[in-house]
Amino acid sequence: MVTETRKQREIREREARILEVAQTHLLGGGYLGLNMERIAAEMEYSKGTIYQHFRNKEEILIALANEALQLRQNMFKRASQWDGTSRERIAAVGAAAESFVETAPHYFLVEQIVSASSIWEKTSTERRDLMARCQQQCVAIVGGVVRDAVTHGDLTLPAGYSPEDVVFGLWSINLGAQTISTSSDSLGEIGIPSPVESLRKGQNQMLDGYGWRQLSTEFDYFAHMDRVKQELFDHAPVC
Amino acid sequence: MVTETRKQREIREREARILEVAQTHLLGGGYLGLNMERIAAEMEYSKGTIYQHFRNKEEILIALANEALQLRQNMFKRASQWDGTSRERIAAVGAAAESFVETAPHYFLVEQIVSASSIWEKTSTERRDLMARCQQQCVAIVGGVVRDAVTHGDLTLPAGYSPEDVVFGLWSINLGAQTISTSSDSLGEIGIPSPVESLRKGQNQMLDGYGWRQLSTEFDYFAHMDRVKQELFDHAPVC
DNA sequence: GTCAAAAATTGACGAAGTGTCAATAATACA
DNA sequence: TGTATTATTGACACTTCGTCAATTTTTGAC
Repeated sequence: MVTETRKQREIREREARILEVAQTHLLGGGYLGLNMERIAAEMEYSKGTIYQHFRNKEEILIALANEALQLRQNMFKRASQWDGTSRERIAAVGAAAESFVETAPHYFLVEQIVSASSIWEKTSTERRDLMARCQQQCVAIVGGVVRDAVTHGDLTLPAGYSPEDVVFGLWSINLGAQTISTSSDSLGEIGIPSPVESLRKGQNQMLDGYGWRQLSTEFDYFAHMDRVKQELFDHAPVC
Repeated sequence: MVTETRKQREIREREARILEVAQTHLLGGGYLGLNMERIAAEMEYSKGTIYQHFRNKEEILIALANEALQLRQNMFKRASQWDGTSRERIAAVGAAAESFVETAPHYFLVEQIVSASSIWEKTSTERRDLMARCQQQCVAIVGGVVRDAVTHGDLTLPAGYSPEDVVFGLWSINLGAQTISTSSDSLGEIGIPSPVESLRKGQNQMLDGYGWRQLSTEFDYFAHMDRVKQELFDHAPVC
């Protein structure tokens, strides 16, 4: 029993190590930079052993993406529990999204690669389901804040609008802005010197459009978000 | 001279044909489905001939992405010239963005793949520059509409906001929404039955937040966008 | 401590794909 | 018609994926 446990622990640790190594390779050379042989060499194991952990390259990618989603979910949850008005809380989640990309850019890259390459056929259903569930929970967390806002009277949704419409809007603008930021390196020339700031502006205006109080004209959400980032994510590492 | 011209035309036509074939393969199997050998076989040429046109696989991807950007730019330009108020014009551009993904989903896929895989080192500077320029012009077109709105008094930007901030917001929300729509297939379960509608709602709210008149409470932009799509893009093919 | 059964590890191998290049075929033109 | 130029081919060297029989290590009974 004791040896059994030790064995299991070793396997789990090695698996984590594989993902760690894979991540650095992925950051260096994208999908093509990920190479089973090289991972094996760097870990001083042979290829076959790596394949004992992951059926194929794609499973490694999905596993990394799952880690990413898990981390984000934790960060969102924590931010959504911020002690303040509903609009402060939703802004806190925005700050969490910023922090996520800043502290774990590799995870964001992994998510992009996974969503772009059609690797789904090759992967197991369990991992796919796990991803879907994680994503669902992220939406639920943000949706909860929106519902709270409605309940407290901070936000009145127009007829025909659901809380999920608001969530989708925020999700879109954040994902889009982060995608643009990481993939285009000449934004300064176009007239967008600070994408993060522009994102915050857009987000503020959208929520103002919904009439979600306090409006950004009445409260400094920029300062608030900086504070959230510092208090929640700079000093206390999540997950 | 006559033969020379014929030769050149043949080369140009074959190049277009290669891209056409590549596109179908890409749609079927993503980046991994793209295969030089198979392209050659399908065209009844040998691999070497394909390599005479494109230095490598990545060049084909970039060429396709350039086509995509070119098409989008044309659609945006056309939409931005819609005869109506500034807010109707910006909504028309939104409609163009919708049409782009609907009529040319393969192009959107190509853009995603290109921005996710780090294939840039392998490609020529000319193609890269072409892409950057195209993107820049798209931003300029949308920025023009925003500036017109400011000039005509339909829109008053808050202090510290540039027209490009507005453009970036719209760009983000559109790219994000389209990325989510194509990559996640369980949106219905999450509570987002119609991503396109949710996107339009978010966009409307953001522009309302900026106070860009007429507000969406005073004008039916949904009907307007449908009309634009039909009149500009359904009947008359662009490019 | 010994030994056989079970489990883990290895790396040679087949398959598939990329990009190159000498050889060959087609074309242009004097 | 014959030679120079250009286009085309596919064999080749190389890389990587994923498999699997052979080998090594570990386990646990005695």
